[in-house]
Amino acid sequence: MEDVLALVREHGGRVTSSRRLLLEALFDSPGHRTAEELAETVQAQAPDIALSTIYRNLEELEKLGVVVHSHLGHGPATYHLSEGAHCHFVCQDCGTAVEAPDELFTTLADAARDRYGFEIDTRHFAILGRCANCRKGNEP
Amino acid sequence: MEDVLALVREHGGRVTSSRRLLLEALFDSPGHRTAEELAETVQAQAPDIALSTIYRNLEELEKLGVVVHSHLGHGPATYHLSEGAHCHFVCQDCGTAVEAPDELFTTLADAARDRYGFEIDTRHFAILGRCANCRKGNEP
DNA sequence: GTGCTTGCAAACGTTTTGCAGACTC
DNA sequence: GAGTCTGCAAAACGTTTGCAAGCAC
Repeated sequence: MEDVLALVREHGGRVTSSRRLLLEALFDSPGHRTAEELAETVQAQAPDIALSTIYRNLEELEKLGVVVHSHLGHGPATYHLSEGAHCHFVCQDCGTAVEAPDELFTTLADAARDRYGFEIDTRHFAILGRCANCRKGNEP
Repeated sequence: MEDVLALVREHGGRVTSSRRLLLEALFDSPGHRTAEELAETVQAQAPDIALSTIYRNLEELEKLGVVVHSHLGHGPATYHLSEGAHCHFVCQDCGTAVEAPDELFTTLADAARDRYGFEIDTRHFAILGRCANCRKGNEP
């Protein structure tokens, strides 16, 4: 957290209260949070911080490699610290996201690299499908 | 093409010129086309057809199973006939889409099903990454 | 004539941007 | 004081919707 602020300063950025509060929000609940959710958390302490500031700061933190965003299907992107990045299976029916360990993708990653020279990045976009529950015909 | 129009009629739909032209556009160039591109093609012959009509007709054709749409990263969704559905590798840097044969995903699909009961659908959302060219450091 | 379909315009949700003022260093 | 950062409002983007008129059947 302080390391990140130091990194910001190193890159010519200023340490402002909105940046500090945003980082707190990210460190405090390391799940998948949309920009709007993060804004709410931040605004609980400083109601004047605008959503556009959140977006601008998230963008900057992403440039510094501290934060990544993923697209879990339709709807808003979710942001989280880059340390805990992982791939997701997201159910098209109920929206539930399951975290998928990287080793599941080694065969696919190898095949894509060998046959197409393509290095897959399964973290940025989720893999969609249907979860066990919804496949049984349950209500989403 | 006439089969599809018959199918539309079977489901209580009417055969209109916008539907006919949209289907022509889809059959003529079977690539990945955004709603806007399809609208342009249609509007070349009938300039009054609105974009919203294209969206409504694509939705209806999707309900009938004739058309599917995929999300190839950021930007607009792309539509194509469902016959030729396949998964895509899309380069995050240059946007190039490579069609990936389904067999590449059998290992992953089996693992997801066995371990999570999750049935993956690799066609609706592309898998992102970096293509051979961009990995070499070439200009996107 | 019934009722599906259309064009238009306006709304939607998410994200980006332009600007003048406020802040960090 | 230089240069970054901010709030606000407005725009951008792809897509959806409400409505009255128009068309297929």
